[in-house]
Amino acid sequence: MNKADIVDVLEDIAVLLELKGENPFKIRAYSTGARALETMEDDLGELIELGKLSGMRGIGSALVEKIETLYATGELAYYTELHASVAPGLIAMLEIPGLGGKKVKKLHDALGVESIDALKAACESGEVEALKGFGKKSAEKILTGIANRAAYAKRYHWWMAREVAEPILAGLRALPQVERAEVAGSLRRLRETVGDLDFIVASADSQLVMDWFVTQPMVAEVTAHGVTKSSVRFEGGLQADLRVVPAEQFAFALHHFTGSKDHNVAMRQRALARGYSLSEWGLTEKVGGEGAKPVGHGIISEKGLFEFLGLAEILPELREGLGELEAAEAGELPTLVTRSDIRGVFHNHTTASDGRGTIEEMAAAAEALGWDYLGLADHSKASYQANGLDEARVLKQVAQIRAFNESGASPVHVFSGIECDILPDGSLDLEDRTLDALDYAVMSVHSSFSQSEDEMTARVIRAIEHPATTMLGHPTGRILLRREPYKIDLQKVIDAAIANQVIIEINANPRRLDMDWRLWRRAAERGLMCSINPDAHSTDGLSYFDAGVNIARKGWLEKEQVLNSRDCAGVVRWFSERK
DNA sequence: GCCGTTTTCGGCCCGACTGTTTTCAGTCG
Repeated sequence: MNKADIVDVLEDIAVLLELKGENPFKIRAYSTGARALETMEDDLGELIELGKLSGMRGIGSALVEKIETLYATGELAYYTELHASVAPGLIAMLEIPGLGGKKVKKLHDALGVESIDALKAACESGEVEALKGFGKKSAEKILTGIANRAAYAKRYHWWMAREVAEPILAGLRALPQVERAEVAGSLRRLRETVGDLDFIVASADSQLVMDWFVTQPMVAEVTAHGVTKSSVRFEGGLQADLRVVPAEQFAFALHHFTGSKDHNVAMRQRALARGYSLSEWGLTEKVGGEGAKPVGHGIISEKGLFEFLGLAEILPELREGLGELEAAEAGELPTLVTRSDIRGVFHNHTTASDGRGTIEEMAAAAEALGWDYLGLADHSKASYQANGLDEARVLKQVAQIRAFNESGASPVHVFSGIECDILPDGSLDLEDRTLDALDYAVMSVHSSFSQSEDEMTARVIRAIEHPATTMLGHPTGRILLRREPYKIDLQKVIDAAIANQVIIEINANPRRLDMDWRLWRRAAERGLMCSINPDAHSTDGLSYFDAGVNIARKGWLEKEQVLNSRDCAGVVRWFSERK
């Protein structure tokens, strides 16, 4: 069994233990162990062979044994028995807001409820509200939760969530009673998808701010309306919380609600080790237990908080609990690539295939963005549905682009590229001599998604090894919230890309964001070059590069590791050295 | 189940909110 599957088993065990009413710290130990395993960068097989698994923080002797058994045999008696002892319907019940392990266990033990349908019936018959610890409101809340289960579980693309958040944030900042306002949470951490919005406001008049918030026109439902916290659901289903705090607590609240959870745990542990208790309210000195007072230490910014704990400022996008505190302590945080570093983009489509802008229109849009160059990469002929270009049309476009550049009509230099299909056997969709006429080529998989992992990996590596290949496009084919990645061994693909000096793109389309940010830090350290590619199908689509920059930053990438932060001459040099 | 410069037991991040109680457990982030 591979690492990812073992992580799933450990997480599963934690959920099952929760439903059994186990010791919460034991449950956390399994979650922590799963997390440690997931973020481990070494090869699991090697680690086991060298007996080094037990040295990892969060993995003790019991977990070492279980992980080794799973790795070797793919089975674990403890897990099998645990799984058999819990009705599968109970796991689904945990998704209902307000129900945790203990309440689900109680519903099961007292009423014999084993499924969502049975739970619904028990609520309607009055059995649930008669139960000690439950009441009329609990039963109603459960019924609402069941009815809205799909909507509540939904996540949203970062891009879309930002479009909802921005006018609210601007409105909050415009209120004269508001001193400071920010969006926290996963939106601020630039995650690829967002579950809900968290607004944090500093104001002395919280009631007024709350009243403004819950009466906004796009609010469809108010689920809580208190003095320090209110919650609403917008039209379209996105949920948002607003918290209002006094100005002196703002930095602490902003940090806390930005998260991530793992980052906060690490920060609190660090504070504890230094004699302080950290919360969203501030720092408390931990002396003698009694009479502890919150202390601000004059901290009015997150930067001040980090510095107080002996750390360089950790930007929100790095706060994922993946070693950022260690890097901040050692002064080894990266200088992240910024949107203003970007000098141009590759992988964009025109009216020649399935884009909506002409060469001239796309170049003008690039100029408006202040770029020096623009790469055009229309589809190749195998992408018939996208009006892909055959050999003759490719050569015709090369001539058009050359004429455009020579006309001097635009300060933007246009590079001739192609998004060439990687055929099912790993061969390319265009003849070598056609590819040779281009400045660069992005190779992408657009068909036969259901190949086995071995086939797909070999297919993509064969394409990477072709001398005409400059970049690999959207390496997993995933569509966020809709289509799973195809099966592929990305570590092998990354190895091949490094060995062949092939770039892997961050496809910046907000629905793709592929290759995933979690893989970039290690890959780039090992020498992989990135290109942030908007995959624009219109002039507006060029703006997606912003989302790609976000992902690059989450992947700890610096300017030097991103091809399109180079100037035109630097790009030409890269292309020619590759040839 | 994990962990240790308070070390092999007894802690484990912390606080608000909700609904249920009448002092608190459970859930949530």
